[in-house]
Amino acid sequence: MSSTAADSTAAAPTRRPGRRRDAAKDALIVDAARQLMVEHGFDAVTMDDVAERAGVGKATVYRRWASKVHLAVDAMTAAIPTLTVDDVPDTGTLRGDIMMLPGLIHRAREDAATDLLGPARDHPEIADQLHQRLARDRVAVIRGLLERAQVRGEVPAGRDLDMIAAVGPAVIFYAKAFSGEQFTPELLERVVDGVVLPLALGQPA
Amino acid sequence: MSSTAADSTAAAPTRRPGRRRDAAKDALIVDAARQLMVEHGFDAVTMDDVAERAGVGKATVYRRWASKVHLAVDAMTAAIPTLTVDDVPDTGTLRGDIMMLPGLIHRAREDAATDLLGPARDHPEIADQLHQRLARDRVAVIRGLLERAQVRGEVPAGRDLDMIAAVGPAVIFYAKAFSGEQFTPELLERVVDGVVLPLALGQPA
Amino acid sequence: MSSTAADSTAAAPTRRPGRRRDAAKDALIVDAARQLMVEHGFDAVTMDDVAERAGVGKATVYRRWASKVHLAVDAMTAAIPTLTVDDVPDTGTLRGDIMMLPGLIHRAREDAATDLLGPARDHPEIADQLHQRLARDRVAVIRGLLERAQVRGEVPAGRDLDMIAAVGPAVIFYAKAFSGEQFTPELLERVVDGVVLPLALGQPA
Amino acid sequence: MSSTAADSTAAAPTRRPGRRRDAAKDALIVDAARQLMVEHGFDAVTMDDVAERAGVGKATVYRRWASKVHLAVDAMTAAIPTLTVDDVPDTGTLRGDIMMLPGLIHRAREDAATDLLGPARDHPEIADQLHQRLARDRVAVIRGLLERAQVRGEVPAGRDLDMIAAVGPAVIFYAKAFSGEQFTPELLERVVDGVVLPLALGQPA
DNA sequence: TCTTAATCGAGACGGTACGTCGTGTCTTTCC
DNA sequence: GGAAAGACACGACGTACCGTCTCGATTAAGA
Repeated sequence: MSSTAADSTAAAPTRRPGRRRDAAKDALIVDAARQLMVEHGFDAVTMDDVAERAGVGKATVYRRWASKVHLAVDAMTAAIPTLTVDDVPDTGTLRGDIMMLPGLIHRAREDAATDLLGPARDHPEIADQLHQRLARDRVAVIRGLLERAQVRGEVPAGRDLDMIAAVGPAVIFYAKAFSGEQFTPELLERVVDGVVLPLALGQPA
Repeated sequence: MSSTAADSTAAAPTRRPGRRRDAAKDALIVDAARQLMVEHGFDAVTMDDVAERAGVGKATVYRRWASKVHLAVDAMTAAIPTLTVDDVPDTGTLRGDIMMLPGLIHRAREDAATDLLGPARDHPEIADQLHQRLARDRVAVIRGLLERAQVRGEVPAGRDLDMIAAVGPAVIFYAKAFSGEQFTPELLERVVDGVVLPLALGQPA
Repeated sequence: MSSTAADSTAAAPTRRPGRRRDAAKDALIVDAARQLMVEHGFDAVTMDDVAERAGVGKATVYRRWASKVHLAVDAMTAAIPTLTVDDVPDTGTLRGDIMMLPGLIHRAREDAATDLLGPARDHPEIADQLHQRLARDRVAVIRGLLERAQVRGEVPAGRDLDMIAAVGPAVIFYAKAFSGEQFTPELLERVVDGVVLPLALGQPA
Repeated sequence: MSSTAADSTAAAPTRRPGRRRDAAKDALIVDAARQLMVEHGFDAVTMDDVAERAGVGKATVYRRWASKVHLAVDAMTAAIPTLTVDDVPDTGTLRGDIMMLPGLIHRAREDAATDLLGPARDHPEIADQLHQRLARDRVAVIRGLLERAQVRGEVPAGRDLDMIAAVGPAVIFYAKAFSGEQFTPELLERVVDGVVLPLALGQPA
């Protein structure tokens, strides 16, 4: 669940003495952080806020996460069910498959995650976590759908599937981050029909 | 009434008395902020640092910018020469035109500007500034190039030029922000040849 | 009038050109400072406050007084009419004479002047002004009354008149400054009858 | 010891958890403040200076004292050993007893405390502390010596001991504050022999 | 009459202290 | 020894004030 929390599932043949770490607290803390950050943004949330909301001491938080950024990464991503191609029902067409995605993804969290881009810059290993969870997962699923469509014969061989899979999330993120546009079904349709499908299905240039 | 006496009642935009704000200080401060932030990142730079480097009192900074974020937005964007289509020499082909762009854009600043996405969230009017300067300018130029190519006959009528113009910056930004990829000529070629040109020049889906 | 304002009476046979200083502004500024400081205390009043209340630019203030403390000294003391023995009607008895004093002195300003003791410490020449105006004047008057009483035969020769004259003001100031007692006719009577008159009139120890 | 620091001696049968305030820090801070203020004066000392000298964070200072003035009051008075009559050896005569006092009192601090009279004005509860510690203690001791002398038969019954006890400190403070005189043995003698003893021992007026 | 120089109100300026607050660590008491 | 509570060192933030400087307008004196 957490990239930095001690792995409580590790086989510990010789358990050390002392009270065991309450695994339930992990969830409490992550939930508190997620709620607060989704609502107020990364900067406006303090570690004291998180600890208080979680009904937990600050030390307990820091015993599990090394910093606010570490926690935020987990908070923003942990609860996102790792979507895989198999989770997307086969509708028979690439377009149909792609249109299923928004319903499967909770987007509020991705917005909040934007706040992490800056702070995560000087923590490469954290940025990595963030990237993996937000972008790679998302792109990987679309890539899977493209492959499925290729098997089906919809998508010709020889296309740069990695690139095409990335275009959709990229444009939508860009529109949100820089142009302030909200995500809407119309935007999705415009991207899918104007960019993704032409690239995937259209004639070679 | 004298013919030479300045008519003080004339359209005088009623300048208030008092010492005028030294316009040169604006540049001094913005430059200091830009240099420091490009080098160390948003969080590592303090307002005292900026004031000291600019040779200016902190009050002077706060008289012109309401907060660190406000200043940073200007610092990261003000000095970016507003690129217009006319700045891009006409190479005769859309591909050639687009390939000119990286040389015309200074990218270090855009990286630093990423740090601002988070802090700017809770200041919509600031985010607006940021968006306008970073994204809209960039996209507008490409849109101009597309129109130029359309006039030239390269690009068929009826294409969603806005969308196509946005795809390039979007994919490149996404690659940098989420996948940690650096901008390289190869990435540019892959995007241009794999996405932008097919969409702009290719057959309708 | 002012200890630090430029001496306009200085013999200047060759006056330089230029606008003359508006003498009326001196009073305006001093009055503003006095009102504000009596009401709010030294620290709570800013030079901007004074300038604004006086309807004057800050530079005009600083052209006449070197600092806030300098101005405050004048403000607190300038308007105190320099009391002399001759202003005190001869009631025929030392006690009667002394009892006239409170009615002749405006005390609110002395309270406000207390605020100056601290700030004036590191400006000896200012402290000097303050001392002279507040204490010496006051004590000098009482000394005059003692001498008058000595002529009258009330006070025996050989008494330390300087010391006796100082005791009254000292005790009353001490009571106000350190014990927080307000000045009342009762306090005055207690000091006069319990301390000053015994020392002045009583038998030698 | 401290007017505003939490009273750690409060009977707390159920102490709350949490790190206790390090009582040693109180002394560290007060000592730092006292040294700096005695040396440089109230205005020239900053809270950062105090914190640094004390080896303490600024927040720790502000957790215990609400403002610079609050701290200064404690700093200037806390370390003054509360002198009582019992600390004054019985020399057999009132004069002898009184002459012991200067050696028992450290005066540098009282000078520095003068700086507080102004700033403390708009904080009545602070002024109260200051008054109590500086004046009342001092006067109380002298009053004790007077009573001791009364028992001894030196001082006749019916004298206003409160007033007589206050006269000495008052005159000496007045001389210092308003006339700029330094405290000297000569001044003391003049006050004792010219004012205090005549009032205490002399014939009724 | 024209030039020169000082004053004026307004307010920007450099410097600096204040008091607040956030992070991440450490300490105390209870379990 | 883990947990809640909260003190602690460090350091940035944004505000406020002091005393100086600059601006355009005004007002005298001298050429």
